[in-house]
Amino acid sequence: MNFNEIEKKWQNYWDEHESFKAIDGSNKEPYYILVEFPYPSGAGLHVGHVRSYTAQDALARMKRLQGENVLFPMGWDAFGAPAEQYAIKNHIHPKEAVKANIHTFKNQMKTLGFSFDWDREFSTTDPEYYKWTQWQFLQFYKHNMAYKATVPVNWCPNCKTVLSNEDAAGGVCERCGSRVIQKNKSQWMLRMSDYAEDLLKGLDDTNFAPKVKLGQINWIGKSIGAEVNFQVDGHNEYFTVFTTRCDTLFGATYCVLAPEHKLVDVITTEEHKKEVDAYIEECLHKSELERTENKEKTGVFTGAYAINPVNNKHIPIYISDYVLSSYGTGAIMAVPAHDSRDYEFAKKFNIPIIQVLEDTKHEANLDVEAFEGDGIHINSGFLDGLNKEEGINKMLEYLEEHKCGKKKVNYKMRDWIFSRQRFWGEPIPMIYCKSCGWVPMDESDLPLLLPDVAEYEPTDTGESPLAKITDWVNTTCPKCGAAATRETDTMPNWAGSSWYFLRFMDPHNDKEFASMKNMKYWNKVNWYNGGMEHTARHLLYARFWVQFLYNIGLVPHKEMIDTRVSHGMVLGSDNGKMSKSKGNVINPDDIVKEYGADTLRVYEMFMGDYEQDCPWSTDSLKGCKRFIDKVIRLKDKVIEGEEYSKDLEVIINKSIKKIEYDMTHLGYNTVISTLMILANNYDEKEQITKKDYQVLLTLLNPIAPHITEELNESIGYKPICESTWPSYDEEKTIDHEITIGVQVNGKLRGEIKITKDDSEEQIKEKALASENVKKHLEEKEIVKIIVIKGRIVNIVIK
RNA sequence: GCACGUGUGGCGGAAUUGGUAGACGCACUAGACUUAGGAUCUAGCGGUUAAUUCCAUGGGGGUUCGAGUCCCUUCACGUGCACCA
Repeated sequence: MNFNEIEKKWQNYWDEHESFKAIDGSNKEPYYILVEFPYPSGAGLHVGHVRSYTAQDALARMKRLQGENVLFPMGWDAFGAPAEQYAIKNHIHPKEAVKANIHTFKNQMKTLGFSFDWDREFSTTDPEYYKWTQWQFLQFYKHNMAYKATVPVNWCPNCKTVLSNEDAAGGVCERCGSRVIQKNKSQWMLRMSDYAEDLLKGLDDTNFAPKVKLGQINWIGKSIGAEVNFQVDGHNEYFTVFTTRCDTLFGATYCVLAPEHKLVDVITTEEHKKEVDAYIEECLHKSELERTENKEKTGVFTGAYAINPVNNKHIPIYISDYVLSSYGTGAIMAVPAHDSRDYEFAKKFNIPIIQVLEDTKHEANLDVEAFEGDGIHINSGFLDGLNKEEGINKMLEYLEEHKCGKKKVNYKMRDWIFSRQRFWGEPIPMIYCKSCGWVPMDESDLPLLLPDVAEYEPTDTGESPLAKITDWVNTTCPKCGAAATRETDTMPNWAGSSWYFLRFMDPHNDKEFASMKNMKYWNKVNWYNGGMEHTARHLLYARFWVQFLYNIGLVPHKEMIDTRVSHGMVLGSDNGKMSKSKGNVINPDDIVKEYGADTLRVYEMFMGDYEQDCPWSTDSLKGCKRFIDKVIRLKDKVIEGEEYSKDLEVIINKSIKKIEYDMTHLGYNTVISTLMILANNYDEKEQITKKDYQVLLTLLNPIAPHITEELNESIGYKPICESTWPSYDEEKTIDHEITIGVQVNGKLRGEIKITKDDSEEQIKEKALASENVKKHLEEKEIVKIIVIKGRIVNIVIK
């Protein structure tokens, strides 16, 4: 039997019969399974893709057999740096490179037999798609959710390009290894921080795995605290600090402003000016890396003093880069006795340290380190004797009463920097007019196409390559008709992937990004699978995007993704990440050619815990080939019969139940072991009925769809994909007779056979009669006998 | 540093609510059938012992009739965020 031929045959059958078409508005129950659509990179499909796609494919196939209307789509996330770099390197237009890569990916997916509904395929780079990404950007703009601001970005001086934070991890350019520098650039921003609280609350309406929710929560980074205003001595000025411990205000012995703080210039005294300016200059020249890698605190005194609002003490104001301008208010009150960073700084600059929390457990010695634990307030005036919570509440009352502070919630999450100085992204549909300022394009003029020229390499100026294409840049103002220029930055790669799952619900719509009718029918993404690396940012961006669309009435739910699961990576057989340089890459095409798609699929499901990383093993793969061969061989035992064999009835019913459960609980590896056990049971028999065989084939079909269809056809049944999933009878999942263990004082001393009708008394009798158990009971007093039905007997003796 | 995750045979990994630890598979050993086997079958396979004897789920302690599973503590590895006030 030639598996490659069989696979081709069934793949053609499914194509011709549109076996996996999802029907909008069907009476069947809708079920939407989504896998993260890939970057069609030049390297082709990775065995890691095969793992997650097979898992979701199996779920989709099972759900279809169970009578549900399954939406299981596939598309391409083809904008972004990798595609652009590939194009630059190979000197072809990214559009062409993407086209070729998509072709490769799609063919590979076809040979693996994934049951995608290919009618819904699109790429984020299709004008018909990015038209709507642009349209949605305009909605953000029109609802005052998009604005232009000058912010620091990561800039690689060698590659002459802006890098994302991910590409610039550790302050080093991922591609060339150069030091990344900070550059101020004018950028489009989305007001994502306005949604911080809603993004947090919305998690309650999802079924994300706890660790996924936690990732979202951490990223949003909510902290509840207070703002406190400090008057500057001798100035009619004050500054505000953010603190989570306003109750320690009596212990504040100095304040720190970030070097970028706008008050620095105003309050710095003449004799400190030189020093302060020098320090600020120094900070500006430091890269992000240098600013964080050197943990030794630096800073300078401004010469000015702040007035502590609770005791009117005058405390010095410093500037230091350990205070971040981007978090809170860019200014802090420092309580060196109870904060290790402030402690370090105070020690270095000889600033007094006042203890305001009692360290009853003597956890810290203030001569050496700060005490960061909890304690009762001391040296704190009206807070003395109170605990943390009482102290905070009392202090908040005081601050509000005296109008010098208030309760305040802060979030780490910032607004979304939405501009990229790249060619290969969605053009931002904004036009700059000298007299009207920024003007949005008319929606009717969308899509704003990327120009069709081959000038896509980075410029020396830090502008997008689009800036060089004057024909494209020069336009007229939609408002006044005067000469104007287009925005030349493009959108980040996260844009297109923030709403693609909505488009799959209505992919050919040319009137709207997706109709409300279709979105209401499909309801939500029931099951979304992706890599752990995307569970923080991509998911957050997508949720933000959806919540915004919901708020302007364009999608039916505030959360459009219900369950989110993530898979582990497939590692090389050396347990390291697969990479060309290590030579440990496995190409799925080679495996398909040599062992068949079904074997690869079975192996990838069987290889290990789905959520855990797992090394590749060709030996184990061969074991899966043997399993499939065994299933083929079982055909020789098949005799006529439309009933299950009596003695296989229980194992069959049990298997159906377990497989159904495991398939929906990420237990793919145990689905396979259940099937292996079932096949082994069949193998022990001389003969099995057609019905026995068919149920095995049907249960295995979602994971190994080709060979099971072929075998099923060969015994005269209609295709599995047109048939139904078997049901089980709960009654018949219980064995009549089972063997259980007998313990004496918790140690296993024997085994007994019991039937399901045995009473507790009968079980006790059998346990006491067991030979080895009797030996251990000699001359001992039985205290009690614990019988756990169907599990174990434990005899407690003295 | 903080947060989270993971530690079970030679290997990948099983073990609904605490209930026979090591399912299933790989690798390995011995044998059978074969011209041959990288096919198939049969038996074995955590360590230990005279012994269903004792020891074993990273280490130590605890709760329980009973702990891989719950609690405390400690170590190792992995991931994320990293001066977030």
